[in-house]
Amino acid sequence: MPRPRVNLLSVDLIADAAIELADSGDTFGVNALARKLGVTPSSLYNHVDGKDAIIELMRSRLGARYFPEPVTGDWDEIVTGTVRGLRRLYADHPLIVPLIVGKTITDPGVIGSYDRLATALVDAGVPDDEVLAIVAIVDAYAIGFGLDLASPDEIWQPTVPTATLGRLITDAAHGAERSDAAFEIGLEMLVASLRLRLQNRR
Amino acid sequence: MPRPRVNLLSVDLIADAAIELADSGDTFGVNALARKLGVTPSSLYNHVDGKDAIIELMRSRLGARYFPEPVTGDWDEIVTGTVRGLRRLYADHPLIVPLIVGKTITDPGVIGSYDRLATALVDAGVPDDEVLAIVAIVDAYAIGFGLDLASPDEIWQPTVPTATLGRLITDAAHGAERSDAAFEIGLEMLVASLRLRLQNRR
DNA sequence: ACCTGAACACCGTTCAAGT
DNA sequence: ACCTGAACACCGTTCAAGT
Repeated sequence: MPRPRVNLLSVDLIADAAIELADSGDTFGVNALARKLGVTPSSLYNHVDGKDAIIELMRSRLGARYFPEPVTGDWDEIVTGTVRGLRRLYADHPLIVPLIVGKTITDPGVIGSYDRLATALVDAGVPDDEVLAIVAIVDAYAIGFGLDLASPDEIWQPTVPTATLGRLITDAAHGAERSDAAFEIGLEMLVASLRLRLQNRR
Repeated sequence: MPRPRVNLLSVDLIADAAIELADSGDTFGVNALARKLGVTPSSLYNHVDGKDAIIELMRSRLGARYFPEPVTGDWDEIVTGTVRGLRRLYADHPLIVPLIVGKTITDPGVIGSYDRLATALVDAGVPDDEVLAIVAIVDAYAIGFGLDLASPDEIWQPTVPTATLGRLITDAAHGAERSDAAFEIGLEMLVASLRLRLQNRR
C-alpha cells in the first residue's frame, strides 16, 4: 500500500498546493494541506521541514514567480520595480500576507531582492543606518496595500454608529482600477520623498 | 473545590494577562493563558468568547491605554497624533502585531479612532473613494515601523553571502533614538505628501 | 454566576514499519 | 527514498456537574 512506484509528492507540488490552500480561505495547516494532496500529514515531512518551512517555501516560490529576473536600474527604478512586484504578489494572494508577516525571511532569492534594494540605496548615498528603515518602509507600503486590496469591509466592522467610516465602507465598490490609481500615487509620493531626502544629504 | 467566594477572573484580568503573555514571547494561546492565570481553560469562556475575542480584547485595552482621550485638531494633527500613538503602542508591544494584523476590528473605541481620522480627511477635502486607502496607508506605516522596532535581525536572516544586507544587519545597533528619528522623518514625509495631494485637489 | 473536569475534534511532529 | 499508521503532546471549544 505505501510507497507507489511514482512519487506522490515533491517540494514544488507541496508549495503550489499550499498557495492554493491559503488562497482558498480555508484554514491553513499541515493537516489540511495533506488532505488536499491526498496524502498523510507525516508524508510531507519527507520533503519539507514542518509548517514554518512550508510558509517560507510559499514566499520563495511566489518570489521567484513575481520576480523572474532581478530588478535592475537606478535606485528609484529598483524601488518602484520592487514595490510594484510585491504589490502584485500581495494583491493576487492577499491571504498569505497574514501568514508570512513577522516571520523570518531566509530564502536566498527573496534575501537577494532585499539585498539589491539595500545596495542600491547605499550606492545612492543613503546613510547606512537608515537603509534598513527605508527598506522596511518600502515593504510595509506594499504589504499595507496588499491587505487593503484584500477586503476592506472585513478590516473594519463597526458595531456602533460611525460618522464616516461605515458610509465609506458600504460605498466602496472597491474596484481594482481605483485602488491601482491610489497605489501609483502613493508610490510616486514615496519615491519623491526619498529623492528629496537624498538631495538634502548630499 | 470549584467556585471560590471571590472571583478568580474578570475581563480586565484576562486582557492584561493576555498582553503579558504575548509580550513574553511564549506561544500565545487559550491554554497557555489559562495556565498563566492559574485557572482551567474552560473557565475563560465564562468571561470571553474564545481566542479571537481575547485578541480583539487586547486591541481594545491597548487602544484605550494609548489613546486615553480622542485625538483632536486639524486633519494633519489627527494624522500625526494617531500615527504616533499607534507607533508607541506597537513599539511597546511588537509581538502583538502578528496577532492582530489582518483580523477584523470591531472594538467601538478603536473603530472610533479610525472614524475620527476618516472624518477629518473627508472634512479636509479628500475624496470619499480615497479616504479608506489613506487610512490603510497610515495604519500600515505605523505597523511597519512597529515591526521594524521589534527586531530587524530576525526579519532578514541571510543564509548566503550578501552585498549589503548582512553587513547592515550586524552593524545596526538598532538604538531606539535612531529609529525614532527615522520614524519622525518618515511621518513628516507622509504628511507633506498628503498636504500636497490635498492642494492639488482643491 | 463562576469554576472544574471530562470530553471532543483537531493540531503539528516523530518514528517504526513497510516497499 | 518515500509513504503509511500509530502515537504523542498539545490545541480551542463545549458542556454537564458542582457551589
